[in-house]
Amino acid sequence: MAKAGLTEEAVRQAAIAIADKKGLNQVTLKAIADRLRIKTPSLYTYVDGLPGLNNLLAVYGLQYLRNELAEAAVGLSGKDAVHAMGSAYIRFARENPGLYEAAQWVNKWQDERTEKLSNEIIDLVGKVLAAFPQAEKDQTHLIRMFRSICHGFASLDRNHGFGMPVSVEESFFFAIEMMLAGIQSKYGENAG
Amino acid sequence: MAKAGLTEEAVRQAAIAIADKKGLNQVTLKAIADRLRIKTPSLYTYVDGLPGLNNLLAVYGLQYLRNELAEAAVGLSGKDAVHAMGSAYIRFARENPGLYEAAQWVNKWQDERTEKLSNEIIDLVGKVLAAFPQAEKDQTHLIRMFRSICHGFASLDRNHGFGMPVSVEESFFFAIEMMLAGIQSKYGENAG
DNA sequence: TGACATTCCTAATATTGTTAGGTAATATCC
DNA sequence: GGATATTACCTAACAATATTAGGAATGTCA
Repeated sequence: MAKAGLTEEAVRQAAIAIADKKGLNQVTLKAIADRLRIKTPSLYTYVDGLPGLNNLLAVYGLQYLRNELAEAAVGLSGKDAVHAMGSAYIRFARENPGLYEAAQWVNKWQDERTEKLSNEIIDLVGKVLAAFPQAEKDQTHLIRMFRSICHGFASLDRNHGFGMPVSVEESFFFAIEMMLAGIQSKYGENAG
Repeated sequence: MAKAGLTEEAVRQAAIAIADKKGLNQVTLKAIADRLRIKTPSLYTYVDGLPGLNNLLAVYGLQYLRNELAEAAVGLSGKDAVHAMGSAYIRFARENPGLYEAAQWVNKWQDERTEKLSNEIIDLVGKVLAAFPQAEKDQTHLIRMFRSICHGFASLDRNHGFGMPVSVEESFFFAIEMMLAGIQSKYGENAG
């Protein structure tokens, strides 16, 4: 019996490929094993069962998302940075649907890593929004608003919730613009 | 063997109870059957397997949500109507977590009924937002923005995505306020 | 009472996840 | 280079759930 020479990385990639193509609920140990040409129990060498696999995907997805968001805002500030980060978020969810779905399950597989990554993402968002004037008590509100818009668009888009023949990217840009315009009208025009 | 005298309604309610208490992925035919004191195969009298059950929940959830949204806006207009509808949305998702989750699966169990209900909800949202001045081309953008905020807040809230000790209701109110302020700053102050 | 439909059941099968333990290939140590 | 330990993968077996087939008990109505 020749050895396949697998790694946790290979298992993860197989899982992601299935998740992106057929949805996260189609990611079964059987499907992964078939794809890797091994038997199901062999996967337990690399992954702690199905829960462990899901946790793996959640952590990887959050890392990936955090890196994309951080990269998107490099060298930008004000409105540009906010738009760039938002666009990166939507793009990530669209290009990695399975991974994005897995990353949403953080609550279910909560451990230190996912909590830490979530906080890092919130910090990133907080930084690009800090350029706008705001009452201190509104800072959390604003971060939550931005995250909700991003996640809401990504989620509805992924679930085919947008039926009208209008560009989702344009709608998203509009939403960010309205959000920033609202802030500026509340706190003054010399912002961003 | 005494007959239980069940109905589709009873099966649905059992499924909802489990979904709300333990999450939608815990809604198995086995769990429902146990709760109703019958055997699993007996459920096939009322429901077309697990896919049929999920479809049932999605339809029921959308109907429920549509009714709540319609009721919330009765007798109100302008900003009040928008806030009321948004609050009703968040409240629905919080008080009926399992049903809300099921309603999000519309895409997976898409049939005429779910499509019709989705459109009805979008129409309701469109009506309360129509009171605000806007370019015709921005109407879809605005409806999408509102839906994304509602769904984003509801979803992150449900997944324990909001860790800060700040009221989610206040954050949501803030978000709607900023959205409306953004519109008004773009299209004029004599709105709402 | 007897034909019939309905409701619920048992029995059987398929799929998936999981554990236990074995075998063969590979790496390590003298 | 050979003994030994580790590793990678396997088969076997079992549990849980979904589903289908078909049977028995219950209720309805002429």
